[in-house]
Amino acid sequence: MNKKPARAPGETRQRIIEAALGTLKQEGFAGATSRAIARAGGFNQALIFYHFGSLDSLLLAALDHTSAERLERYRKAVADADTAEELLAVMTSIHAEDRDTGHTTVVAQMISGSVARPELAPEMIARMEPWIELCEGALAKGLARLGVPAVLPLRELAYAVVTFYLGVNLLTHLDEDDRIDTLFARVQELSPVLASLPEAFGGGAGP
Amino acid sequence: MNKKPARAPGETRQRIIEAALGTLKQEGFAGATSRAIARAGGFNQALIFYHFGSLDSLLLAALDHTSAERLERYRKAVADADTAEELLAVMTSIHAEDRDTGHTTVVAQMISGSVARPELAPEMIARMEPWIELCEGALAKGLARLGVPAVLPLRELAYAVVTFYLGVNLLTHLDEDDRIDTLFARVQELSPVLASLPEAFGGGAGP
Amino acid sequence: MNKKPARAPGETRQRIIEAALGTLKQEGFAGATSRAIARAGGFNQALIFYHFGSLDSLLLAALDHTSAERLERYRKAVADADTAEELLAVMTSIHAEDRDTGHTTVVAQMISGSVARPELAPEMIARMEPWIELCEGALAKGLARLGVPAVLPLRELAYAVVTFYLGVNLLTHLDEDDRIDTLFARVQELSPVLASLPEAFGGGAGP
Amino acid sequence: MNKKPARAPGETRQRIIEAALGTLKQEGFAGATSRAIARAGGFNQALIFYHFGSLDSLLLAALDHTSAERLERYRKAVADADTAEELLAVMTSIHAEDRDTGHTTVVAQMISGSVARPELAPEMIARMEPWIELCEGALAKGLARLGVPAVLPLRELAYAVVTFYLGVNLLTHLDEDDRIDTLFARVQELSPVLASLPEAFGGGAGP
DNA sequence: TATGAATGAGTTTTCATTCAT
DNA sequence: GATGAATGAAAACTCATTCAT
Repeated sequence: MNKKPARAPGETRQRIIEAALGTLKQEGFAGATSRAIARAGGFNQALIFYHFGSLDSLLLAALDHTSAERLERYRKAVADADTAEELLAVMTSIHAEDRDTGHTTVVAQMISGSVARPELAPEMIARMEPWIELCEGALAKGLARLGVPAVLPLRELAYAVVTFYLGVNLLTHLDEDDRIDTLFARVQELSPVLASLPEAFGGGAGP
Repeated sequence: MNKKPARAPGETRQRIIEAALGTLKQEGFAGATSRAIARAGGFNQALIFYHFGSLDSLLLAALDHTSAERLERYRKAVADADTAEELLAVMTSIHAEDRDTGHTTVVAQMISGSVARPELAPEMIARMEPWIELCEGALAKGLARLGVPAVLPLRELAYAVVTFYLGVNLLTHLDEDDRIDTLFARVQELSPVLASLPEAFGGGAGP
Repeated sequence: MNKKPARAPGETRQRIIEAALGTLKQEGFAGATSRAIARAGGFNQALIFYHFGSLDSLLLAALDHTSAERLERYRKAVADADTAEELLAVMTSIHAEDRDTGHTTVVAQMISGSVARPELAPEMIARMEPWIELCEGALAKGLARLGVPAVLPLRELAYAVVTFYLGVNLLTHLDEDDRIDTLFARVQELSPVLASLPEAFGGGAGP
Repeated sequence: MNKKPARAPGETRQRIIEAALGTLKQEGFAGATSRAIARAGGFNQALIFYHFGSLDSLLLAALDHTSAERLERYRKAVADADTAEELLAVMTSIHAEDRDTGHTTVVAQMISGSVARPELAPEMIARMEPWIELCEGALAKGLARLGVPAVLPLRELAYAVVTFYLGVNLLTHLDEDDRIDTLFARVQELSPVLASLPEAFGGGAGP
């Protein structure tokens, strides 16, 4: 005689996480209140605390949820790409998708929100690490393919790339003229130049 | 019943703006409430509304305040720098200062806050413009000095630089290992390389 | 952290409505603030918004609450009264009660408050309608009993009566000398005159 | 070297009173705050307290201002009207004007506001008196003209008329269909009937 | 699991009023 | 006379969170 027709275990958690992500995307960190999330998902506010203990925990869980998914795809893309050109192409398309799904906004909002909620800061730092590593790997592979001697400080370069990526995320919602899209397009136009670089470095590299 | 015995005109406005900036830096956008700002500045909450009409207006006024000051200094630096190397050096030091004074955090917080408060979005877009222009000018000057042919899409490049800068600002408060500082340092190390570029381009530019 | 150990469902809503009515009576529309109501009822301010969403909604709900009850009784009185005299007598006594319970003040305050809060105006207009109808019916019945030919504009007459009634309500709280009571008493004294009217009209009416 | 070009004495008082009346009409009692009035009149809030000491005093002064003017005109109309018909006609037209200028709203708002602000109650009672007296005089004159024997309780009748008038005022702003206008028109249509009454009473009255 | 009810402290903003100039 | 600045209290409403059921 229960009204709600019994849910699969974990299903509710999932619903809550998705509502949290949706709210984070549309209302930002400051607008991602427990009420707003519950309203977005059509469930009771108290469920958030029952399942996650606190708003912060839910927010982190939601971030982890998208991030895990995205990270996996980026990793695969890096592994599959054979040339620097391909790498660039795949990255561009994944980013476009991330932007459209709002993933980018979620990341930027959580990071900026960690100023207001210092408890989140260490969590965010930890969550950045795998991305930096992924990026470092991609850079190593891409530069090797291009025949660039392995003398560059890859780790720092990776950090710079992630930093730029966060800037992109932060601007996404302001980006009326799709200037960031243009940016990516421009970089892709350079692909032929990149492709010709190995010669410039006087000899093939790669396996 | 004003206890405080008369102030110089504009002084209170200034006090409020400074309190707003301080709060924005330390508590972030979500923490920059009228109460928090009044507490930080040691004045009555109602003063914010008396002088600025709304929290949003105050926040924008505060942003304008720092930005005007910073923009001026960056402009001067760009104008004064004779070589690309110098330009880089000055930029690095100004950024270090901005980071220390918290200006960078203010900018990033206001932009990310504009997701939660959409009315702010157009204001932020407008406020980015002079920075993009400044950057475009600096790039034009720097690249000319380096003898790079003027074929690059400067405007887009400038947008990319500003984007990166925002990423930097966003990360500032998380940057436990001063990795961003390291980044800047590394770029500066490249100065000699840059200096040698004009030759590479086969012909002198600059004086 | 609810200290109060669970209440019957709807009970709290009821408590809030009663507190709202009490405050409306004693403090008027301008004094019926959420705080004042909460104080009067001894409950948390936030409960008002939890149960009714907004102050206006609560105020309307409160008005509906009294009105429904009163309307029912007036209707019954009209239906039960056999002569114009009886009708008058019953109306007088119900009004006396309404005045003592403060219902009259509530109505007048809500109507006058709808100047300051224009959103309330259409609600008030809608809520007047059943009263006008009731009044029209009573007039039709009463005049028929008196043998008055059915040529009078009953609808307009009903509106006039309701208007007068609102004037009465508005003055209730100022009515130091019970002049309105005297008014009703005087009208009742005229009953014998009314009773003799049918003859004046030259013949019986009614079945 | 004062910016404001020196005003005639009393002029400012007048401006404030007019602003208060305007606000009372459009925003109602609850909306007639010192800020709203100052905004409406384009002067400094503090002026209200300088000239009137308190909001309440200003509101009463404003009420007195319109009332004095209106009372004078009604008195004149009563004095000038020779027949009951004329009296009715003049009353109708003055009321139409009062409604259009908003005077009626001011009166109703002040009375209903005196629930929230009990200090105003005795003031309002006192201010009703001359109207009741005027009404009593008009009734005496009108009924005499009609040849009605002077046995009716005129004072009470006058109170009833004023009460009805307040109901009218209260409803003015809700009166979408101009039903009150229709009411007045209907009463005027009855004039010929009234004119024939003296005969009915079997003997001449009047001059 | 889930929820409706409840709460104290918070939010932005406005209140009437005062006072030095 | 007039004003800009200031203030404590209060306005409506929302916050994250808790708890009995």
